[in-house]
Amino acid sequence: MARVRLIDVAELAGVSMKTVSNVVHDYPHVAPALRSRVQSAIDQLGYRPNLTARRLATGRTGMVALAIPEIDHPYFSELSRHIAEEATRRGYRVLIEQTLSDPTAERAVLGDREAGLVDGVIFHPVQMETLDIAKLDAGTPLVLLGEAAMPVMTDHVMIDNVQAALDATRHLLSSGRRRIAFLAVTADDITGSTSQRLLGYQQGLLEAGVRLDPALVLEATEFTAEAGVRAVTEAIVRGVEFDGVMCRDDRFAIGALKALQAAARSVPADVAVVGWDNTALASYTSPTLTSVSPDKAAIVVAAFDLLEERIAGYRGVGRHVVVGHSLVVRESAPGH
Amino acid sequence: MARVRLIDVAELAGVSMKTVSNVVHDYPHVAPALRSRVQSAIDQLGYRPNLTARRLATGRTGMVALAIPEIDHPYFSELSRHIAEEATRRGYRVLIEQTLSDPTAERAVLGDREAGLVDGVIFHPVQMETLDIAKLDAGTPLVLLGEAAMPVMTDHVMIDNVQAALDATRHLLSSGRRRIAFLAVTADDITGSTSQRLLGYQQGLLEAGVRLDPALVLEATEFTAEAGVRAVTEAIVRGVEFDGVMCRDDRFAIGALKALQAAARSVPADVAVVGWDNTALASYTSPTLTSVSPDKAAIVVAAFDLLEERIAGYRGVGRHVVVGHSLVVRESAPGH
DNA sequence: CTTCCAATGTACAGCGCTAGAAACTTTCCT
DNA sequence: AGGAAAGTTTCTAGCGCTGTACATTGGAAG
Repeated sequence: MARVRLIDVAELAGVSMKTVSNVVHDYPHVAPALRSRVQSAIDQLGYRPNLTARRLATGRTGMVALAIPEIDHPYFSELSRHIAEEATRRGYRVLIEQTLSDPTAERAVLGDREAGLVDGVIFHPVQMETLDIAKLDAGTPLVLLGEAAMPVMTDHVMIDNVQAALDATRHLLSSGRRRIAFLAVTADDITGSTSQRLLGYQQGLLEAGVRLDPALVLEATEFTAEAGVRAVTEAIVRGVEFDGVMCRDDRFAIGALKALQAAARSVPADVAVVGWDNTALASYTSPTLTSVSPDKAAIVVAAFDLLEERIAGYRGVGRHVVVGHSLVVRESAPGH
Repeated sequence: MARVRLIDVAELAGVSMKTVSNVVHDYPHVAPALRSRVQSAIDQLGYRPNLTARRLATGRTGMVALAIPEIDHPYFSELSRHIAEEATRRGYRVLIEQTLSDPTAERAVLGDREAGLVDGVIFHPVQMETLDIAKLDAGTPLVLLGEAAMPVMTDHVMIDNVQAALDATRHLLSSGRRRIAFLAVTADDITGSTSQRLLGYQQGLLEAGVRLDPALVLEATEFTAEAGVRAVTEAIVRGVEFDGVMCRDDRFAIGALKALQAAARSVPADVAVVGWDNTALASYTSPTLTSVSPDKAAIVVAAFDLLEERIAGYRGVGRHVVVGHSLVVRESAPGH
């Protein structure tokens, strides 16, 4: 069966296309009798407006692209859920663009790929830097997430990573920990998130009068739980002593828990562990994980607010919105 | 700046729109000199084809919708990743449709929502039943995932749940377990997955000559780790004895591990635990989780194969493809 | 020196819908 | 009753691109 078009309905109902369109759009000035006649023609034919055609005519697509490195990373999948729900609430659909942290894919997000396809893009870059983005930004409304890049003209939503790391470090210090490891820095991490978290960690130690020990800043090969296990295990083998671990994300924290368990160190009695992102994983572990919790719902709302202003025509300089965070205290690093 | 259109490029290059279009599409019969002249006009103007317009003209959207209950459920987020990668490989983009297991949202997926928007839909229903889907299917190519529904005319990809549950049960039996609990049935579960897994479990016990004990089929209020904790804890409190737990998904298995740990039962020494889905969670727990592993990559490939045949015009009866599964053995239920 | 054909380029009619202007009706007021 | 205002419906020009039908050209073949 061929698709039913507006004009088919119009012919059946004996009216013009515009009148059918008015009925479809609930335009107020349609006589009740006509309205019901048109409506029954719509029902009879099973008419569904062709959204692509509507888009071409209106110029609005009703879609936003969400470009993230990995859809199955717990943080991003939870963020995606918020995005999907907020998008539905605001009448958008979500196109997923998985970059896998690949520079080419990231560039493509901003380049030709979204031409006329979406009304806006929410993008969490990993590899692209500020200048790259500024150069490629093609005019499609864009909101950046995370800390990797912040071009002057582009809107941006983030949490205060330094402050959050400071909060977490103070929490560990306040429970009496003094030898706190940082898990972990990686060689190719240019995102800036890690260095900000490291900064907050160092700041916390300094303000408590604790000497910084480079041996406590662990190195990992990649962002996985397994790499976290290896980093902590090696530190233990090397004889590094520590009574707390501040992790840059929950998966590292899970690695830390595993490594400590394997080394027969008790958590939190011997070593306290703090994660980051407060993903569902944090409540799945035993002991459950104390974790820095970025306000994901607020991130998403702020991102959509900025995006919709851009879509509505705002052309000014980039706004940089900092949303809240908290520390969710669980078993791995209880209060003192 | 207004968008650059095909006709703008054509005017600058002094050729027809169609010639520009031919250059854009790498149509072979364009003279090299002309081609480079057009190309430089494209570059000079920064022309990007408007995909919406192309869609309207060609009738193909290059998009598929993925309709799943929860994007942040580990199984679905891992599945989504496979979908996103396979879609990229085949030249599609993915529109995410989160149903939250809501019947209205599920109905909307098949009804008006995707009209002309996507070339096909990959849908994992939870609430909709066979007849519902058959009634609403509007002609957009559709592939169903999971066990909830299988209308005669609709393509469908699944694993052999009964066999997989049988495999898992045999594994537990072969390591000497005889009192194996099933975690869990829920009141409102109409998906059929659970009952098939339960069937395989029972079949495994019967063929080993183990008497079925209804007390071992636990009940949970919902599909969460917490509900799993409660179900297992209550069983222990009721004095139900068991030395194995066969879980319908990994999150229940995590609940089981937590409940057993709280009750000072050792895993796997006292109780062996098998999960289902083999999500990343299975390697995050301690002990790590033995888990039934549906071949997610194969599911996705099969789904796209079927979908593309439908897109290409196949109109026959539904094909029902069963893809492989395996049991990934880890610490929670080691081999004998 | 025609004839034919392949290679190359152009013209233009849609794809299905929207939205503003124009046309026609009815209602209301004086 | 006359006319303006308000309400209702039609007409139609696009939105930007594609694909078909057709025009043109330069050789190769007969």
